[in-house]
Amino acid sequence: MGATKTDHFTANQNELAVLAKALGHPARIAIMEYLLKVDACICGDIVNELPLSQPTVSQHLKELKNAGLIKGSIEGNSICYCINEPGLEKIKGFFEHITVHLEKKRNECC
Amino acid sequence: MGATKTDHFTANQNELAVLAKALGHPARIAIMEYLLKVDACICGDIVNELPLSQPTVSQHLKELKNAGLIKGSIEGNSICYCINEPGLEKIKGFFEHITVHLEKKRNECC
DNA sequence: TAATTATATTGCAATATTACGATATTGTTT
DNA sequence: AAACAATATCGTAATATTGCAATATAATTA
Repeated sequence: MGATKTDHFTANQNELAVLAKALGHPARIAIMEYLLKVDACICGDIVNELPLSQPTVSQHLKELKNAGLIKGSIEGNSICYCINEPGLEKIKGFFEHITVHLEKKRNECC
Repeated sequence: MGATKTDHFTANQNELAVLAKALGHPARIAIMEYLLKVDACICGDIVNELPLSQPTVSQHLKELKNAGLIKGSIEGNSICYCINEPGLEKIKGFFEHITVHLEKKRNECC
């Protein structure tokens, strides 16, 4: 054992988990915040913004990209990363869904 | 190496990462969805809803509780779990923050 | 084309997560 | 009190993640 039993859950549950997991590291939260702070998408200098080595940052970027939270396009010598909205919408929808349900049920509970 | 370098990030970034990480497993997404689906908070039977053993479910519940996403109160023989709104608000706020920023910048980017 | 710059990949050690059987704990019933 | 029910904890094996030095790749400039 040790591996997540993804085949026992729905595709939607697995998708949401992948998105949430990708954000489950402070460096990756920091990357998202940085991409948001600078004007539009930015090429390079993410490494300089983080207290981690270049290979480590590259790995975190790859994970965010695999999860569908950012996208990167080659821009000459460097790569232009920016937030990928569809991925973001998906996970945002989950929280909105929860909030709507909770509002309906307010005060029925502990 | 191998441990996350939490001390190099802000408290806010670490908090958000902890919340997201807690949701980064399909079983824990399923637990949240189940708590939402049933009327208010429910005692017991979460184990029967999931394709995992009782100790494993108990462990996932503990992680959600530690992250502040659910709370549990002893209700006689069993335990009554329900969603903890403050934890949820925190992470929901992060996505709203991102969305607002993105709307301002629409079309400036790739 | 050689040096430079930007980013990715490989390989590996340290640590964390996932899952569950066995067992403990705690409240309830008989 | 003994048996039962619900949940938690312990111990441990399998697997995944984190981080970085070293190295590779690819575009740019001198």
